[in-house]
Amino acid sequence: MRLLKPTEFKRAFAKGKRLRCSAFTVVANPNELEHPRLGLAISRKAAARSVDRNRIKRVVRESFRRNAPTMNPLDIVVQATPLARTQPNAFLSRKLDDLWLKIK
RNA sequence: UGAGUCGGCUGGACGGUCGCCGCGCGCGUUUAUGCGUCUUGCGGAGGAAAGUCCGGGCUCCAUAGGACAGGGUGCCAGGUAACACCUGGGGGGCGUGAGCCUACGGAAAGUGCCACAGAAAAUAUACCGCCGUGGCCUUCCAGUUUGGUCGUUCGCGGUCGAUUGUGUGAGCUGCGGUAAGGGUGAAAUGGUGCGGUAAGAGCGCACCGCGCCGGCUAACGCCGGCGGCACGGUAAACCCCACCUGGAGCAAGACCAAAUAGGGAAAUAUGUUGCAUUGCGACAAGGCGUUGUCCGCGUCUAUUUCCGGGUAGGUCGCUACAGGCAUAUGGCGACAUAUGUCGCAGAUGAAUGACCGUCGCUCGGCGUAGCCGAGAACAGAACCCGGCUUACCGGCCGACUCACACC
RNA sequence: CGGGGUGUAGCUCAGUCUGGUAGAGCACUGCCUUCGGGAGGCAGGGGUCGUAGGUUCAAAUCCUGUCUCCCCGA
Repeated sequence: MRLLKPTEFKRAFAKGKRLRCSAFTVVANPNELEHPRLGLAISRKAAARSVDRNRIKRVVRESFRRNAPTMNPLDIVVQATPLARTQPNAFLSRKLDDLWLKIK
């Protein structure tokens, strides 16, 4: 379910397709498994405080968990932009739902 | 009632649905470690988890011991594993007070610095002033006068000069005395009073301050004796003195270990032949380098097995403790001791969450014992503890101070 | 986890070690020069020295706390 190793991240960044919105950048790359996998790349530049980084990660994981059963087997890496730090959870969830639709 | 000081506690509560991480039980699988998972039980961020400013545990490296350098600490005593922390006491400063702050050793070991102003800035000196004395010039006073002039009662008088002075005042100047006073500065060589003197001065005396010696004292300080005073500030300037101090950090460190490349060791290879085929034994043999030849040595190919280092990756370290709570005892206190009781996160591209409902808190509005809307801080463990510092919406409790009013 | 640096005028930087006057270039304002502009010349204005304390007679400078930004090693 999760991307864990540096090599997996490198492969996704090298070959994946990118989608953007105001709060997130998503990289998607097909994998050879039965299910999609999620990788989180929330940088210190986007959110300086660890509280904010943890909050964004939780929102992304929760949204991925709800949408994963309907998705194709892809390796997906989510990056956050500085805007994400200032927005409430509901706003971030809507943005993510839009992105999942675009990926399909 | 108002204003304030100090200390402590707390950091929303309950329920439902869907999830995440760890541990345990069960089940399946596996020789086992382990892996998977329907179900089920338990636990799952902080007072600062933060900053990383100190101290310690732990691990590895270094190390006979000592000294120097470097770094740190700096009133005294105690607490502690240790500390730059804490407690108690003292000195200094602030506040009416409760209280608060305090880098608080040494300036006669030495070196450096003290702008501007000021006479002089650390060596003592003397600008103005004050006093004594000599000279020059001059005022007033006193005297002398045979001078000029006016008046006259002819005795003399007034006035202007000249001249004399152990008389007197002012000015200029030389020499000497003085450090009281003035002025400059952040800082000027003890303070006040009386005596004293030509004027002054610890020159003398009283009190205060200061220094030295001795005794008591933890520091602070107290007591006694002696000394006219010898000592500007700065050590968060260099420095001196006393005490402390090896370095690195859990990415420490230990273990398992794929693929690829490379390192080391051994065996085998081709031909002929013997024994009873697989197999074992014997003999012979290649290229290159080492000047020609021979011997010897080195090197060149492939396969298999083994060994060691070790990358990716994984496991351990990893949470039980200088541990929390309660009671008792000792201590002014920090704290210590004893007994009982509790088990309290362990992730690693990194869990601790999302949504809904009810109640509580704060603010605003409607309007009133309710309804509606909004808000709820600082902030997220990464080996673990003890402190310090910094950030923070509010709430609760206790002790104390000041002002006003009433009894 | 460990280590280093930076903050001064609107901008880019000196000055800090060794305490006493805050300075340079560009930019800005006025005047001269030119038919006008630019360039040039002359004159001028402008700075809580990141912040809070302390040491000192005196602090941008020395000391301590704190904040921002940047960089390096494992």
